[in-house]
Amino acid sequence: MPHDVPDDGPRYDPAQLQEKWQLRWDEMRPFRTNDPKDTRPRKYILDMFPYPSGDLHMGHAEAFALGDVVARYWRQQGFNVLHPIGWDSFGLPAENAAIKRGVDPREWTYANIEQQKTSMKRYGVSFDWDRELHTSDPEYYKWNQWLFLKLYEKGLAYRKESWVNWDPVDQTVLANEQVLPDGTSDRSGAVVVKKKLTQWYFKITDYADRLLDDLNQLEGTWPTKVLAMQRNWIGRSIGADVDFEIEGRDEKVTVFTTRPDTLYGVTFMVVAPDSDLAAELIAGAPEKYRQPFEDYLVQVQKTSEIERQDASRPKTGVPLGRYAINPINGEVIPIWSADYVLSDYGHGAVMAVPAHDQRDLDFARKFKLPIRVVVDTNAPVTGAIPVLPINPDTGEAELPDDLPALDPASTGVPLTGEGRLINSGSLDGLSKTNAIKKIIEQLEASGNGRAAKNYRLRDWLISRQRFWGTPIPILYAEDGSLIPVPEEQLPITLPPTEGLDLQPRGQSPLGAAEEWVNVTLPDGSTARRDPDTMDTFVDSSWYFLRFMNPNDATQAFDPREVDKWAPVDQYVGGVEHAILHLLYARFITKVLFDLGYVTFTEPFSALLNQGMVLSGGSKMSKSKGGVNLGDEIDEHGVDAIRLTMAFAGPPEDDINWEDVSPAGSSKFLARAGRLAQDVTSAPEVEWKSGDADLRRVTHRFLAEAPGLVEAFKFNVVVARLMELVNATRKAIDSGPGPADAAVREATETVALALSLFAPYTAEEMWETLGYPATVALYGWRKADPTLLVETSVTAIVQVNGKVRDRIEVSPTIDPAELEKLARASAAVIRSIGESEVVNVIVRAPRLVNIAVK
RNA sequence: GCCCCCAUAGCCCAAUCGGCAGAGGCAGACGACUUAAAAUCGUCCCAGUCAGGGUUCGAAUCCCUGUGGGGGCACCA
Repeated sequence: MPHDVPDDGPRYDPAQLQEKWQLRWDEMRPFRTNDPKDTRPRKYILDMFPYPSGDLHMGHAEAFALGDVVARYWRQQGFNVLHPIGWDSFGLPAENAAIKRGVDPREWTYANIEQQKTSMKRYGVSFDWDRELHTSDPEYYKWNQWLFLKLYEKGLAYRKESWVNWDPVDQTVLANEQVLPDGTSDRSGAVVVKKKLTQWYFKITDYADRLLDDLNQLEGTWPTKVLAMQRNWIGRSIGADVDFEIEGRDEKVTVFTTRPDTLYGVTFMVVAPDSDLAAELIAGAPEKYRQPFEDYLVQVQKTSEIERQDASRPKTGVPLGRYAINPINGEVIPIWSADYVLSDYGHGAVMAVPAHDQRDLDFARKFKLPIRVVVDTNAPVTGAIPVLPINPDTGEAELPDDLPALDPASTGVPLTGEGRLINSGSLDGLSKTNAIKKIIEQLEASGNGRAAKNYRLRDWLISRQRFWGTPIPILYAEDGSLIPVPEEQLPITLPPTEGLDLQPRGQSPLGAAEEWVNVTLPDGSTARRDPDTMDTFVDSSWYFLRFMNPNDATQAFDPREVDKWAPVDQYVGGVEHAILHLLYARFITKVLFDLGYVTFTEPFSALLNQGMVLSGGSKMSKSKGGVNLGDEIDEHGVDAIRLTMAFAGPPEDDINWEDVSPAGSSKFLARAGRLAQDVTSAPEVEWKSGDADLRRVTHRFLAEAPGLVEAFKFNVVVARLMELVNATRKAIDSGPGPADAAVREATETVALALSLFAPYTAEEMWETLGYPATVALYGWRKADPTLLVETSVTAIVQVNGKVRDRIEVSPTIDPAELEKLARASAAVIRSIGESEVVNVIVRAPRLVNIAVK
């Protein structure tokens, strides 16, 4: 849009600044970190690397703006800051886009990377571009394969059969997200069924305890929300394993329970229909039970995951015609099969205690199974249930006469609270906690059970039947045996896509690449490569280590460099990765620690989750339209967008783009830039000669800003910076004038502070002020303590907590003196009136509170 | 159903330890400059902190209850 050329001096022109300084920075490359003689202390600041699905969007703009504030801040504080960038460039969206366009995923991906890189450079983020990496380069994914082999050697990578969602029309595996709520495929509309496939898993459950317990180390430096989500996800349950003998079977069946205290209340057992155990039990069952079970199993496998997880769905199940024996009392109980029991949690079987568990109760009521109460939750238990009324005379808890009958069989509500054990033999009278302790002792003594833990966390399924990922470095010999590819033969690179049909067919397209998949072994026999590729979360689980030496062809990472820089001092990224990526990276770090490759057990010492940028109250997406980053930058300039991101509010809060004002930011930046143009003194000017009032404002800012940045209160720093700009403007226009040393000092401080948020404007100001580039490498100035001393403070005088007077006093005033002054105040005397003074609180020099009656 | 977070001017947001409710911005009003407008500069306006209770000399801040909003997990035995 053409503007009239102003005749009153240069205007703020962000596009021109961006062009000018981007060229200069590209020449200078000021953020390189590879100087071995650099003696500055080190910091590793990392932004979660982007997925090149298109150009950068508003979400990237926020994340990278905030991460860059942190990186630039520590550089300014005298640190050698490693701030690298790379691309998480394998994955489904690229493959799908390539299929749609009929091109190689490589073409599409690397074109997007080029586009994002150009945008990122314009965005002025202070990256060390020499360390750029792409996970889809063979030079990178070679080391995914190396990592896989390391896990395989340690027994942490294994193959097993598991149930997956299967679209019978498209002949493909579906992600859970692709299954619609009605249980049909979002592509073909066919009813999704379960299919058993053999897949590779990483044994993350071996690390469950450490992943959970080490979260305590991150307390205070990671958002509490993320810590809570990770704990929740790992989901450790403490309880016991109990062994039940089965009539007509040699082997016992073990169940896991968190309520071993209710063992006397067990009235039946339930096994997961899709478990091996169910298959085995039904095989030995009387004939008449078999067909109903088979029918039920078919029905269960047709049930979609979403439907199955609906806890309000009526319970279903069939009896197996088999019986178990309760080890504590010898009771014979029937065994049922029902899909509310999961085959992959615990042992795939539960002891049902309908009186004290909602699911068991629902099932028992539906199928008319006995319900036996073994915990009296009406009974007062010492220190546990304070809900009973206290008799004021005796001070004792009282059972009301009209206490409602709590019979789960009739109410449908199980008794899950605290209580005293009943109908439980030697456990009678014990509290829940004590009963659990005692029953475990008894079970251990008799060899029928033991204390046990279980986790919600499942092993990490890493196989993907897709092309655009890291090939799994495993061969299958003719006899079916498994041969890990020797390390020196890595990388196994992806074949060309010519002649390959990338359409998902439930089997990896790589399986059809005959030349690629068939291998002749040294002994002349043949083998086939595993045609699957790895989950791309494998790529991102260790990429922060590859930045140490991204071009090293001899090792995944140099342990000495890792020792220098890692772990990451500050990780910045979206909360959408609160569980998966962060959990996987933590897991792989612990594995590498155990293998002796790294010396730390947590990869990210501190974590900042920025919020989302919303438009019209909802998340922006391509389909919904919303705000386009390129358009915003064209209209307001990079600096205004970056500043808006920092100023909008606390970084972890979402930003409603309609609530903030990039135009206001732009106006402020122009106002700041004008200060530099107005300064008439030379850089050599003597600070001490400057206006004392303005100097005090400047130095208070110098003292406050670092703490605010470190507390991530970027919005407050910007507000303080606006104050400083306003004070400087005033000093120029109606104070000591543009030649005053304090005006230069203040303006230089503005440029230094602005370099964190608006690098282009800051750089231009710095040059206008007579300094060589780049402002980003100048240090922060220390506040002069003599300028921070207040000459007088306003003391507040309250009567009964209400402000009645203010008095100017010396900051070092004696408390007794301050009280005397306060009591002498006319307003105070009037306020006290006839009342009696009962207490006087003096907090010299700020406050006096006189309590009267 | 379980767990976590939030609520301060019309709007976005500040308020180290419990101590003057307001730093900054947006929007709005007025003024200066201008032939006029834009830009710029300046001045002003605005809530008693979601509701109720408690602790305290004193509560936006701590505790309890409720309401409203957001998020996570969920047939995990």
